[in-house]
Amino acid sequence: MNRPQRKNNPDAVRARLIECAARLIVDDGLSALTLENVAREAAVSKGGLLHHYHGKNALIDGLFEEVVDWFDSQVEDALGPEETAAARFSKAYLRVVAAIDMSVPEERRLAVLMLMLSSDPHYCARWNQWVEARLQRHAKTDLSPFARTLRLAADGLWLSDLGGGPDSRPSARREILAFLEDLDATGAMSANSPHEGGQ
Amino acid sequence: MNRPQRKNNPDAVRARLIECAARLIVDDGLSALTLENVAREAAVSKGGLLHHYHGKNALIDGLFEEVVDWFDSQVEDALGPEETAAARFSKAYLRVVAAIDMSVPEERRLAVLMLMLSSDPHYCARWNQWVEARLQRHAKTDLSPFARTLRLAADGLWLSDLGGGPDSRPSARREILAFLEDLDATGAMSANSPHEGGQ
DNA sequence: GCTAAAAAACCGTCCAGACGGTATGTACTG
DNA sequence: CAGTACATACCGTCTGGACGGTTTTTTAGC
Repeated sequence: MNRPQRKNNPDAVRARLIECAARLIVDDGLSALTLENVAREAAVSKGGLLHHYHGKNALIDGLFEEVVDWFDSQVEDALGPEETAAARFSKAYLRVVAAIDMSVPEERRLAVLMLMLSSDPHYCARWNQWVEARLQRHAKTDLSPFARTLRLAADGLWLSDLGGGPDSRPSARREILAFLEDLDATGAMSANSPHEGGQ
Repeated sequence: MNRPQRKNNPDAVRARLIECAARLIVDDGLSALTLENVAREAAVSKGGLLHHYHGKNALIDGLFEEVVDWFDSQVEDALGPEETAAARFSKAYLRVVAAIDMSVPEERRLAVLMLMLSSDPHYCARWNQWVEARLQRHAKTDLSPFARTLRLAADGLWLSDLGGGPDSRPSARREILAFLEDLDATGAMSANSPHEGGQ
Protein backbone atom coordinates (compact mmCIF):
# COMPACT_ATOMS: atom_id res chain seq x y z
CA MET A 1 0.00 0.00 0.00
CA ASN A 2 2.41 2.56 1.19
CA ARG A 3 5.16 2.72 -1.28
CA PRO A 4 8.14 4.23 0.42
CA GLN A 5 9.82 4.85 -2.89
CA ARG A 6 7.31 6.72 -4.87
CA LYS A 7 8.82 7.84 -8.04
CA ASN A 8 6.96 11.11 -7.99
CA ASN A 9 6.93 13.21 -4.89
CA PRO A 10 6.57 16.83 -5.86
CA ASP A 11 6.03 18.07 -2.33
CA ALA A 12 9.27 16.53 -1.26
CA VAL A 13 11.00 18.11 -4.22
CA ARG A 14 9.61 21.51 -3.36
CA ALA A 15 10.71 21.11 0.21
CA ARG A 16 14.13 20.02 -0.93
CA LEU A 17 14.42 23.03 -3.19
CA ILE A 18 13.62 25.39 -0.35
CA GLU A 19 15.92 23.53 1.94
CA CYS A 20 18.81 23.62 -0.50
CA ALA A 21 18.26 27.26 -1.24
CA ALA A 22 18.49 28.02 2.45
CA ARG A 23 21.59 25.90 2.85
CA LEU A 24 23.29 27.59 -0.05
CA ILE A 25 22.58 31.05 1.28
CA VAL A 26 23.78 30.31 4.76
CA ASP A 27 26.87 28.37 3.82
CA ASP A 28 28.05 30.09 0.69
CA GLY A 29 26.50 33.52 0.80
CA LEU A 30 23.71 35.17 -1.09
CA SER A 31 25.63 35.26 -4.33
CA ALA A 32 25.65 31.49 -4.39
CA LEU A 33 21.90 31.40 -4.71
CA THR A 34 21.55 30.70 -8.41
CA LEU A 35 18.93 28.59 -10.06
CA GLU A 36 21.54 26.19 -11.29
CA ASN A 37 23.13 25.76 -7.90
CA VAL A 38 19.83 25.19 -6.17
CA ALA A 39 18.72 22.74 -8.82
CA ARG A 40 21.95 20.81 -8.65
CA GLU A 41 21.94 20.67 -4.87
CA ALA A 42 18.38 19.43 -4.90
CA ALA A 43 19.21 16.87 -7.58
CA VAL A 44 16.73 18.42 -9.97
CA SER A 45 17.21 20.00 -13.33
CA LYS A 46 16.85 23.72 -13.72
CA GLY A 47 13.74 23.13 -15.72
CA GLY A 48 12.39 21.08 -12.86
CA LEU A 49 13.01 23.90 -10.45
CA LEU A 50 11.30 26.39 -12.69
CA HIS A 51 8.36 24.06 -12.96
CA HIS A 52 7.73 24.40 -9.23
CA TYR A 53 8.76 28.01 -8.84
CA HIS A 54 8.13 30.31 -11.76
CA GLY A 55 11.32 32.27 -11.43
CA LYS A 56 13.90 33.08 -8.88
CA ASN A 57 11.71 35.52 -7.03
CA ALA A 58 9.04 32.92 -6.52
CA LEU A 59 11.64 30.64 -4.99
CA ILE A 60 12.88 33.30 -2.63
CA ASP A 61 9.36 34.35 -1.74
CA GLY A 62 8.53 30.77 -0.94
CA LEU A 63 11.56 30.51 1.25
CA PHE A 64 10.77 33.75 3.02
CA GLU A 65 7.18 32.84 3.66
CA GLU A 66 8.17 29.46 4.95
CA VAL A 67 10.71 30.79 7.37
CA VAL A 68 8.49 33.54 8.71
CA ASP A 69 5.67 31.08 9.25
CA TRP A 70 7.99 28.76 11.05
CA PHE A 71 9.34 31.49 13.28
CA ASP A 72 5.86 32.75 13.97
CA SER A 73 4.66 29.37 15.11
CA GLN A 74 7.74 28.89 17.24
CA VAL A 75 7.16 32.18 19.01
CA GLU A 76 3.52 31.37 19.46
CA ASP A 77 4.49 28.13 21.14
CA ALA A 78 7.01 29.87 23.33
CA LEU A 79 4.55 32.40 24.69
CA GLY A 80 4.23 32.16 28.44
CA PRO A 81 0.86 31.24 29.95
CA GLU A 82 0.27 34.49 31.81
CA GLU A 83 -1.25 36.81 29.29
CA THR A 84 -0.41 39.92 31.23
CA ALA A 85 3.18 39.06 32.03
CA ALA A 86 5.57 41.87 31.16
CA ALA A 87 7.38 41.49 27.85
CA ARG A 88 5.53 38.28 27.25
CA PHE A 89 5.97 38.34 23.50
CA SER A 90 9.50 39.69 23.52
CA LYS A 91 10.59 37.03 25.95
CA ALA A 92 9.19 34.35 23.72
CA TYR A 93 10.94 35.99 20.79
CA LEU A 94 14.23 35.90 22.63
CA ARG A 95 13.70 32.36 23.80
CA VAL A 96 13.14 31.13 20.26
CA VAL A 97 16.15 32.91 18.90
CA ALA A 98 18.35 31.80 21.76
CA ALA A 99 17.29 28.23 21.25
CA ILE A 100 18.41 28.14 17.66
CA ASP A 101 20.75 25.31 16.99
CA MET A 102 22.56 25.98 13.76
CA SER A 103 23.26 22.33 13.26
CA VAL A 104 19.56 21.65 12.82
CA PRO A 105 18.56 22.42 9.24
CA GLU A 106 15.11 23.60 10.18
CA GLU A 107 16.47 26.15 12.61
CA ARG A 108 19.31 27.04 10.36
CA ARG A 109 16.77 28.60 8.06
CA LEU A 110 16.20 31.42 10.44
CA ALA A 111 19.60 32.66 9.47
CA VAL A 112 18.28 32.95 5.97
CA LEU A 113 15.62 35.30 7.15
CA MET A 114 18.25 37.48 8.70
CA LEU A 115 20.15 37.50 5.45
CA MET A 116 17.19 38.47 3.36
CA LEU A 117 16.19 41.09 5.84
CA SER A 118 19.42 42.92 5.52
CA SER A 119 19.85 42.51 1.83
CA ASP A 120 16.50 43.47 0.41
CA PRO A 121 14.31 46.37 1.47
CA HIS A 122 11.30 44.50 0.22
CA TYR A 123 11.65 41.64 2.65
CA CYS A 124 12.70 44.11 5.25
CA ALA A 125 9.36 45.81 4.95
CA ARG A 126 7.49 42.55 5.13
CA TRP A 127 9.37 41.53 8.23
CA ASN A 128 8.68 44.87 9.87
CA GLN A 129 5.07 44.33 9.07
CA TRP A 130 5.12 41.08 10.95
CA VAL A 131 6.86 42.58 13.94
CA GLU A 132 4.55 45.57 14.07
CA ALA A 133 1.52 43.34 13.90
CA ARG A 134 2.76 41.25 16.79
CA LEU A 135 3.66 44.32 18.79
CA GLN A 136 0.20 45.66 18.25
CA ARG A 137 -1.31 42.44 19.44
CA HIS A 138 0.89 42.49 22.52
CA ALA A 139 0.78 46.22 23.03
CA LYS A 140 -0.14 45.84 26.69
CA THR A 141 2.97 43.93 27.56
CA ASP A 142 5.67 44.55 24.98
CA LEU A 143 6.14 48.24 24.45
CA SER A 144 8.41 48.80 27.40
CA PRO A 145 12.11 49.57 26.95
CA PHE A 146 12.84 46.28 28.61
CA ALA A 147 10.82 44.45 26.00
CA ARG A 148 12.51 46.37 23.23
CA THR A 149 15.88 45.60 24.66
CA LEU A 150 15.06 41.93 24.81
CA ARG A 151 14.14 41.88 21.17
CA LEU A 152 17.15 43.91 20.19
CA ALA A 153 19.44 41.57 22.07
CA ALA A 154 17.68 38.67 20.41
CA ASP A 155 18.36 40.19 17.02
CA GLY A 156 21.98 40.64 17.95
CA LEU A 157 22.18 37.04 19.04
CA TRP A 158 20.54 36.04 15.84
CA LEU A 159 22.99 37.99 13.76
CA SER A 160 25.79 36.53 15.75
CA ASP A 161 24.52 33.07 14.96
CA LEU A 162 24.75 33.83 11.32
CA GLY A 163 28.37 34.82 11.41
CA GLY A 164 29.49 32.52 14.14
CA GLY A 165 30.61 35.46 16.18
CA PRO A 166 31.97 35.33 19.70
CA ASP A 167 28.50 35.53 21.18
CA SER A 168 27.14 32.56 19.35
CA ARG A 169 29.03 30.12 21.54
CA PRO A 170 26.69 28.24 23.82
CA SER A 171 28.44 29.34 26.97
CA ALA A 172 28.26 33.00 26.04
CA ARG A 173 24.67 32.62 25.05
CA ARG A 174 23.68 30.94 28.28
CA GLU A 175 25.35 33.73 30.19
CA ILE A 176 23.39 36.34 28.35
CA LEU A 177 20.14 34.53 28.76
CA ALA A 178 20.73 34.09 32.46
CA PHE A 179 21.61 37.74 32.73
CA LEU A 180 18.45 38.88 31.02
CA GLU A 181 16.27 36.54 33.00
CA ASP A 182 17.89 37.84 36.11
CA LEU A 183 17.00 41.33 35.05
CA ASP A 184 13.46 40.18 34.63
CA ALA A 185 13.38 38.66 38.08
CA THR A 186 14.75 41.75 39.78
CA GLY A 187 12.05 43.83 38.21
CA ALA A 188 14.46 46.00 36.30
CA MET A 189 11.87 46.36 33.61
CA SER A 190 9.49 48.15 35.87
CA ALA A 191 10.65 51.44 34.39
CA ASN A 192 8.18 51.29 31.63
CA SER A 193 7.45 53.17 28.51
CA PRO A 194 5.17 56.17 28.68
CA HIS A 195 2.18 54.04 27.73
CA GLU A 196 2.03 51.55 30.47
CA GLY A 197 2.70 50.80 34.05
CA GLY A 198 4.45 47.50 34.28
CA GLN A 199 4.07 44.73 36.79
CA MET B 1 37.13 67.57 -24.78
CA ASN B 2 39.36 70.18 -23.38
CA ARG B 3 40.19 69.75 -19.75
CA PRO B 4 40.83 72.98 -17.98
CA GLN B 5 44.05 72.35 -16.08
CA ARG B 6 43.29 68.79 -15.37
CA LYS B 7 44.94 67.62 -12.22
CA ASN B 8 45.85 64.04 -11.71
CA ASN B 9 44.88 62.88 -8.32
CA PRO B 10 44.79 59.11 -8.07
CA ASP B 11 44.17 59.09 -4.33
CA ALA B 12 41.09 61.19 -4.78
CA VAL B 13 39.92 58.84 -7.51
CA ARG B 14 40.40 55.82 -5.29
CA ALA B 15 38.51 57.52 -2.50
CA ARG B 16 35.75 58.42 -4.89
CA LEU B 17 35.52 54.86 -6.12
CA ILE B 18 35.13 53.56 -2.59
CA GLU B 19 32.64 56.24 -1.76
CA CYS B 20 30.54 55.54 -4.82
CA ALA B 21 30.66 51.83 -4.18
CA ALA B 22 29.33 52.39 -0.69
CA ARG B 23 26.62 54.69 -1.91
CA LEU B 24 25.53 52.24 -4.54
CA ILE B 25 25.25 49.40 -2.07
CA VAL B 26 23.30 51.37 0.48
CA ASP B 27 20.96 53.07 -1.94
CA ASP B 28 20.43 50.48 -4.62
CA GLY B 29 21.33 47.20 -2.99
CA LEU B 30 24.20 44.82 -3.33
CA SER B 31 23.20 43.79 -6.80
CA ALA B 32 23.80 47.31 -8.04
CA LEU B 33 27.46 47.03 -7.21
CA THR B 34 28.91 46.41 -10.65
CA LEU B 35 32.17 47.67 -12.00
CA GLU B 36 30.37 49.68 -14.62
CA ASN B 37 28.05 51.34 -12.15
CA VAL B 38 30.83 52.22 -9.78
CA ALA B 39 32.96 53.52 -12.60
CA ARG B 40 30.16 55.62 -13.98
CA GLU B 41 29.25 57.05 -10.60
CA ALA B 42 32.84 57.92 -9.95
CA ALA B 43 33.22 59.45 -13.40
CA VAL B 44 35.94 56.98 -14.32
CA SER B 45 36.04 54.36 -17.01
CA LYS B 46 35.89 50.72 -16.16
CA GLY B 47 39.46 50.41 -17.27
CA GLY B 48 40.38 53.19 -14.89
CA LEU B 49 38.65 51.45 -12.03
CA LEU B 50 40.46 48.23 -12.76
CA HIS B 51 43.71 50.10 -12.84
CA HIS B 52 43.28 51.08 -9.20
CA TYR B 53 41.62 47.92 -7.98
CA HIS B 54 42.65 44.71 -9.65
CA GLY B 55 39.23 43.18 -9.74
CA LYS B 56 35.92 43.52 -8.02
CA ASN B 57 37.08 41.74 -4.92
CA ALA B 58 39.88 44.21 -4.42
CA LEU B 59 37.35 47.01 -4.58
CA ILE B 60 35.09 45.40 -2.03
CA ASP B 61 38.01 44.55 0.20
CA GLY B 62 39.07 48.15 0.10
CA LEU B 63 35.61 49.26 1.02
CA PHE B 64 35.39 46.78 3.85
CA GLU B 65 38.73 47.78 5.26
CA GLU B 66 37.81 51.42 5.10
CA VAL B 67 34.54 51.01 6.90
CA VAL B 68 35.98 48.82 9.61
CA ASP B 69 38.76 51.31 10.17
CA TRP B 70 36.25 54.08 10.44
CA PHE B 71 34.13 52.20 12.93
CA ASP B 72 37.20 51.25 14.87
CA SER B 73 38.32 54.84 15.19
CA GLN B 74 34.83 55.93 16.19
CA VAL B 75 34.72 53.37 18.96
CA GLU B 76 38.19 54.33 20.05
CA ASP B 77 37.07 57.93 20.35
CA ALA B 78 33.98 56.93 22.26
CA LEU B 79 35.88 54.98 24.89
CA GLY B 80 35.34 56.38 28.33
CA PRO B 81 38.29 57.77 30.26
CA GLU B 82 38.25 55.27 33.10
CA GLU B 83 40.18 52.31 31.87
CA THR B 84 38.74 49.93 34.40
CA ALA B 85 35.10 50.90 33.98
CA ALA B 86 32.83 47.93 33.47
CA ALA B 87 31.88 47.26 29.87
CA ARG B 88 34.01 50.17 28.79
CA PHE B 89 34.45 48.93 25.26
CA SER B 90 30.94 47.60 24.83
CA LYS B 91 29.46 50.85 25.99
CA ALA B 92 31.50 52.75 23.45
CA TYR B 93 30.40 50.26 20.83
CA LEU B 94 26.78 50.85 21.70
CA ARG B 95 27.24 54.59 21.81
CA VAL B 96 28.69 54.66 18.32
CA VAL B 97 25.97 52.48 16.88
CA ALA B 98 23.23 54.39 18.62
CA ALA B 99 24.60 57.65 17.32
CA ILE B 100 24.43 56.60 13.71
CA ASP B 101 22.53 59.05 11.62
CA MET B 102 21.61 57.40 8.38
CA SER B 103 21.33 60.73 6.64
CA VAL B 104 25.04 61.32 7.01
CA PRO B 105 26.91 59.59 4.18
CA GLU B 106 29.91 58.76 6.30
CA GLU B 107 27.80 57.03 8.90
CA ARG B 108 25.62 55.50 6.30
CA ARG B 109 28.56 53.37 5.36
CA LEU B 110 28.17 51.36 8.48
CA ALA B 111 25.12 49.92 6.83
CA VAL B 112 27.43 48.64 4.16
CA LEU B 113 29.37 46.76 6.74
CA MET B 114 26.23 45.16 8.03
CA LEU B 115 25.24 44.22 4.52
CA MET B 116 28.55 42.64 3.72
CA LEU B 117 28.64 40.91 7.05
CA SER B 118 25.43 39.15 6.43
CA SER B 119 25.94 38.40 2.82
CA ASP B 120 29.38 36.89 2.78
CA PRO B 121 30.86 34.46 5.27
CA HIS B 122 34.30 35.71 4.36
CA TYR B 123 33.69 39.21 5.65
CA CYS B 124 31.81 37.75 8.52
CA ALA B 125 34.96 36.00 9.60
CA ARG B 126 37.03 39.13 9.26
CA TRP B 127 34.56 41.09 11.31
CA ASN B 128 34.60 38.46 14.01
CA GLN B 129 38.35 38.74 13.99
CA TRP B 130 38.09 42.43 14.74
CA VAL B 131 35.58 41.90 17.52
CA GLU B 132 37.61 39.14 19.09
CA ALA B 133 40.72 41.25 18.98
CA ARG B 134 38.99 44.12 20.72
CA LEU B 135 37.46 41.81 23.26
CA GLN B 136 40.85 40.41 24.02
CA ARG B 137 42.25 43.87 24.50
CA HIS B 138 39.38 44.75 26.81
CA ALA B 139 39.15 41.37 28.44
CA LYS B 140 39.22 42.86 31.92
CA THR B 141 36.11 44.91 31.41
CA ASP B 142 34.05 43.48 28.57
CA LEU B 143 33.52 39.80 29.09
CA SER B 144 30.61 40.16 31.46
CA PRO B 145 27.09 39.21 30.42
CA PHE B 146 26.17 42.84 30.77
CA ALA B 147 28.83 43.84 28.27
CA ARG B 148 27.75 41.13 25.92
CA THR B 149 24.19 42.23 26.19
CA LEU B 150 25.14 45.77 25.39
CA ARG B 151 26.90 44.74 22.24
CA LEU B 152 24.11 42.44 21.26
CA ALA B 153 21.57 45.19 21.69
CA ALA B 154 23.80 47.48 19.67
CA ASP B 155 23.85 44.94 16.88
CA GLY B 156 20.11 44.71 17.03
CA LEU B 157 19.83 48.46 16.84
CA TRP B 158 22.22 48.45 13.96
CA LEU B 159 20.22 45.90 12.08
CA SER B 160 17.10 47.84 12.83
CA ASP B 161 18.66 50.92 11.33
CA LEU B 162 19.25 49.08 8.13
CA GLY B 163 15.71 47.90 7.75
CA GLY B 164 13.94 50.84 9.31
CA GLY B 165 12.27 48.61 11.86
CA PRO B 166 10.12 49.79 14.73
CA ASP B 167 13.15 50.23 16.95
CA SER B 168 14.99 52.56 14.66
CA ARG B 169 12.70 55.44 15.52
CA PRO B 170 14.52 58.01 17.59
CA SER B 171 12.03 57.86 20.42
CA ALA B 172 12.31 54.10 20.72
CA ARG B 173 16.04 54.31 20.52
CA ARG B 174 16.28 56.90 23.24
CA GLU B 175 14.12 54.77 25.46
CA ILE B 176 16.36 51.80 24.99
CA LEU B 177 19.51 53.77 25.58
CA ALA B 178 18.08 55.27 28.71
CA PHE B 179 17.05 51.84 29.89
CA LEU B 180 20.50 50.38 29.36
CA GLU B 181 22.21 53.30 31.01
CA ASP B 182 19.88 52.90 33.91
CA LEU B 183 20.88 49.29 34.16
CA ASP B 184 24.46 50.40 34.24
CA ALA B 185 23.79 52.86 37.04
CA THR B 186 22.02 50.31 39.19
CA GLY B 187 25.01 48.05 39.01
CA ALA B 188 23.19 45.25 37.33
CA MET B 189 26.33 44.29 35.53
CA SER B 190 28.15 43.38 38.67
CA ALA B 191 27.44 39.72 38.08
CA ASN B 192 30.53 39.07 36.06
CA SER B 193 31.56 36.38 33.71
CA PRO B 194 33.09 33.33 35.34
CA HIS B 195 35.65 32.54 32.74
CA GLU B 196 38.54 34.33 31.23
CA GLY B 197 40.68 34.46 28.16
CA GLY B 198 39.72 33.34 24.73
CA GLN B 199 40.65 30.67 22.24
C1' DG C 1 66.58 73.99 -17.69
C1' DC C 2 65.48 70.97 -21.53
C1' DT C 3 64.31 66.80 -23.35
C1' DA C 4 63.68 62.07 -23.91
C1' DA C 5 62.40 57.89 -21.87
C1' DA C 6 59.81 55.40 -18.58
C1' DA C 7 56.05 54.83 -15.65
C1' DA C 8 51.59 55.69 -14.01
C1' DA C 9 46.85 56.97 -14.84
C1' DC C 10 43.17 56.38 -17.56
C1' DC C 11 40.09 55.12 -21.65
C1' DG C 12 37.11 52.18 -24.81
C1' DT C 13 36.32 47.75 -26.73
C1' DC C 14 35.81 43.02 -26.86
C1' DC C 15 34.95 38.38 -25.07
C1' DA C 16 34.05 34.20 -22.28
C1' DG C 17 31.16 32.70 -18.98
C1' DA C 18 27.38 32.89 -15.83
C1' DC C 19 22.71 33.60 -15.04
C1' DG C 20 17.68 33.93 -15.50
C1' DG C 21 14.37 32.43 -18.30
C1' DT C 22 11.92 29.95 -22.41
C1' DA C 23 10.65 26.31 -25.49
C1' DT C 24 10.20 21.73 -26.24
C1' DG C 25 10.37 16.94 -25.30
C1' DT C 26 9.27 12.82 -22.37
C1' DA C 27 7.91 9.69 -18.72
C1' DC C 28 4.82 8.68 -15.21
C1' DT C 29 0.19 8.83 -13.08
C1' DG C 30 -4.68 8.82 -12.63
C1' DC D 1 -5.86 10.71 -22.82
C1' DA D 2 -4.94 14.54 -19.99
C1' DG D 3 -2.22 16.57 -16.73
C1' DT D 4 1.54 16.64 -13.76
C1' DA D 5 6.44 16.29 -13.14
C1' DC D 6 10.27 16.54 -14.63
C1' DA D 7 14.62 16.75 -18.31
C1' DT D 8 17.27 18.87 -22.28
C1' DA D 9 18.49 22.30 -25.15
C1' DC D 10 18.81 26.79 -26.06
C1' DC D 11 18.63 32.12 -25.95
C1' DG D 12 19.49 37.05 -24.58
C1' DT D 13 21.54 39.72 -21.28
C1' DC D 14 24.72 41.14 -18.15
C1' DT D 15 29.14 41.21 -15.88
C1' DG D 16 33.86 40.68 -14.80
C1' DG D 17 37.83 41.31 -16.63
C1' DA D 18 41.50 41.16 -20.25
C1' DC D 19 43.72 43.98 -23.62
C1' DG D 20 45.66 47.61 -26.36
C1' DG D 21 45.84 52.33 -26.93
C1' DT D 22 46.21 57.34 -25.22
C1' DT D 23 47.27 60.95 -22.14
C1' DT D 24 49.52 62.70 -18.07
C1' DT D 25 53.21 62.63 -14.64
C1' DT D 26 57.66 61.41 -13.08
C1' DT D 27 62.38 60.34 -13.73
C1' DA D 28 66.99 60.46 -16.00
C1' DG D 29 70.53 62.25 -18.75
C1' DC D 30 72.65 66.10 -20.33
